[in-house]
Amino acid sequence: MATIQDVAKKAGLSRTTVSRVINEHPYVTEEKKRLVTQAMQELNYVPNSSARRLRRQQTETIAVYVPRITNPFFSHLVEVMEKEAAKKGYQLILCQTRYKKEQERNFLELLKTKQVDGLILTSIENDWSEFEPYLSFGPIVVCNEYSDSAQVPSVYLNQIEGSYLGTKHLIDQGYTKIGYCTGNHKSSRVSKDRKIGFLKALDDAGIMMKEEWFFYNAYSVQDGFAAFKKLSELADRPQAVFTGSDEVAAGIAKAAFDAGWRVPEDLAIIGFDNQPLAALMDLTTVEQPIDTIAKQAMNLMVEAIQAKKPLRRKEVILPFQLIKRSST
Amino acid sequence: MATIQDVAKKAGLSRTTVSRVINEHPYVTEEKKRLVTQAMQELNYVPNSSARRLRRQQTETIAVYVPRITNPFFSHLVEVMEKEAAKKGYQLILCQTRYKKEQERNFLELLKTKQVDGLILTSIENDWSEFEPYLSFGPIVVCNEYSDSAQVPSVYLNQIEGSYLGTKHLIDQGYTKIGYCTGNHKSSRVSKDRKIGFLKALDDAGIMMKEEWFFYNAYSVQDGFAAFKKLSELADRPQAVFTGSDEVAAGIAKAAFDAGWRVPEDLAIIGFDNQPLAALMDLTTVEQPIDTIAKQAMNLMVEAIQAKKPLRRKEVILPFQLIKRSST
DNA sequence: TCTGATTATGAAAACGATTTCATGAATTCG
DNA sequence: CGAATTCATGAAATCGTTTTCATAATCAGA
Repeated sequence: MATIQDVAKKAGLSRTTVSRVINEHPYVTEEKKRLVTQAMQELNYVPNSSARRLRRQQTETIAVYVPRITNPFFSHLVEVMEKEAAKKGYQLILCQTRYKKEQERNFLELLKTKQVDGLILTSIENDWSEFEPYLSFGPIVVCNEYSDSAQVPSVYLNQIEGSYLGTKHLIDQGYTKIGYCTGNHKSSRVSKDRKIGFLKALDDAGIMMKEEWFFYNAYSVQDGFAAFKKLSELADRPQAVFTGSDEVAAGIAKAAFDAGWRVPEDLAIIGFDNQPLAALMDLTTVEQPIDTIAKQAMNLMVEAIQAKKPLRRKEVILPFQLIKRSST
Repeated sequence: MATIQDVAKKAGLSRTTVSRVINEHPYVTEEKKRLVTQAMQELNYVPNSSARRLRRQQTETIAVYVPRITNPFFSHLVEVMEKEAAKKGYQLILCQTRYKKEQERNFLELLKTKQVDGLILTSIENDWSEFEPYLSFGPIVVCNEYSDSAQVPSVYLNQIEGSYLGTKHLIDQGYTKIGYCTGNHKSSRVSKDRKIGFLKALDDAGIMMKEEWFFYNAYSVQDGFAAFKKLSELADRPQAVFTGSDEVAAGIAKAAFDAGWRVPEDLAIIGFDNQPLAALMDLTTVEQPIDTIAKQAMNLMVEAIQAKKPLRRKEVILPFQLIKRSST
């Protein structure tokens, strides 16, 4: 492996000059520049990034936290982030927290040990106080999820509005008995706000909710199956159900179909996200502008890294959009 | 930021001893060990990984190539790989090639500049000769995709068998006019072998194929829609269609349903992968043991890194499984 | 022509760890 | 008891860059 020293020797110059050429610093004559370039080529030289990282004190790498990459919402988020990061010369390290507090904390070492320049969180399990001390090691940006106590840039949508929009739609369709089927992580502000928006829509319309119409811990298609089973066994059943993701909605729709129910006549269902899956299953859904929040979060991160000073909170208020299909 | 020097000073010892404690080397008395540990704690010290990388000449990071992380097949692969890597103390850098030759080549610099210890390829666009020269910089392991000229470990399934299995199933159901709808990348051995297996099954049964029953460049649900459109406009239409992924199969199924066709009576459809989507849409499909190949590939990679010598080719012959549902 | 800025280059320090080598103390062994 | 191991520690070299500092040469302006 050729080093900068080898190049210098071959070109008959000093390390310094070679370094200048590599980093495009001024004050190098065309003549020497040519010599260096040629030597680099002949030796097939390429700078060692560990050495560069050490000296420069930066890694050009960003860690992204997601619960699981197979969740389409998060893989979409990551796809856009990676694209955006690559454009700016940054790499992404993928951290799957699996909704586990400990996993989440473990990955924090990446920042502390200077393996990454910054952290983007798309989901939060731990209390913010766990993250706080790490801020001195590098910027943290929150995307999608949010926390009141987090004094960092957070790019997120007003989920109260989102769920209100979806629920209002159900109400407008004439349903008065509406179920609620979502993840509901205690630590998740998204969860909380979705519920607030849901209840607000009900309240505004003067509609009652029953405790047994809440179905929690639903993330996947499988969970949707299970939710339907519980729902179908109730004596007093909801006519419609609001869900936290298209996966869950799809699971419910499928289970309902298999049970011989008609959608939406026997049960109306609304999803969330507008994944390809929603189109496939003809699900009405609340669309989130994933591309936009992912891009903005990544841009804020790169900005924070390059400015070397933490940024402040930030709300991105983007419109949700209701995509009306045949499930409601 | 505290350095190892600071810890040494505080503990009244040398850097060497501190390093020994950190790396759990023998020949340190309990007494000093305690002193060091305490000093580290008090200073909130943690080793700088850039420095360590430089000295150790290894990064504990692995790059994984995928076309797009939103493709469920690949996100599943990556999920398992990340989990496995984390277990062994390695991180994953996500590289989305977007099926672009140039993107793929760009990411190769990661290996050359020592930003990662090794590369796992799950899809290959470029000719193997492009990768060959990089082997001197670190191990490369191929997973899922494969190439005859690649003299590296490749964990893959015999796709000829897989598509044969699926096609045979269609034939056994009595269909004699069978369409073929897949991605078909020129550079992809998977594509080629799938086609070989498909044709072999037809051949073994003495069944004819028509040129117009081939539909290529189909990867997504959307592509499935498009394929159905073309298919439905044919004068002589296939009775069944073999697809390269559950997404495509789902797209065709949905489009067929929307057009008022009955599945499988008017058109039988078989998917590939057995994603949750397949269960959802009641698609018969050929299951691939994704978890197993992902795990094996990652294990081979870690082995190669730690053994510091390249491994040889490797075929993993695992059984495909036919999951029979109502679409055939 | 002298002064001060600008241009061009290299020697050496710095980044923060790990590893090699040297050395002395303690222990084992014949 | 002397020799050979083993244990315990630290000084200094090393990994491969970038950056600072010093210096010489060239150029512009008075």
